[in-house]
Amino acid sequence: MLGRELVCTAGGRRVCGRIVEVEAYRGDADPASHAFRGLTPRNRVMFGPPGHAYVYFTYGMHHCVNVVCAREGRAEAVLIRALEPLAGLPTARRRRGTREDARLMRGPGCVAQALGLTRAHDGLDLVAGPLWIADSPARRGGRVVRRGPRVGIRAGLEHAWRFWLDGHPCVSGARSVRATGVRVPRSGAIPR
DNA sequence: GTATCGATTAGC
DNA sequence: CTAATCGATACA
Repeated sequence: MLGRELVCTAGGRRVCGRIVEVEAYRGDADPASHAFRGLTPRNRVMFGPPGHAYVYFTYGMHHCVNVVCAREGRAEAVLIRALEPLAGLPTARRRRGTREDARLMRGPGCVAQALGLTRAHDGLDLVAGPLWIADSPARRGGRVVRRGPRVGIRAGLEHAWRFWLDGHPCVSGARSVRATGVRVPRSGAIPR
């Protein structure tokens, strides 16, 4: 998913960004996952079929966007943590109210705000739209993929399930953790 | 029923 | 470092 384009036409405006940072959440095997304690009205989309958007509301003010990845019944999803703005910049700037373009879509709350996504978009089919991942080769700009612990969680810190494009200016991360991580080999399975 | 805490962010 | 701000969750 890293390096591909995420496109959103919700709200009548087209906004597009390159995926530069993600985190994996592994359902009932993962104490950091919203699905760890089973199915609830909030997380039900995570338990549904893959290729759908799980959009949740948190901290009383932010939304975050996930791509549901595993077969129905297995609540695995990938959180979109940061995008490199590619299109729809005026719309994204207006929604975000920020002046610095590198920060338009840096951080999961910022991504949802820039794309105009809320709980109303929870469960969107990523084939039908209005949100989808462009079917194009992943362009990583020559950057290597790094991985490290996920951000903003208390349990599950032993898993290096955060992935990002090394050195990319649009990668988020709570303060000091932005650059920590190890290189992901080009071949071979990702270890757990 | 009340208390606590977020897969966060912006500002000081 | 803290406030913001409310739904989900834990617990009496």
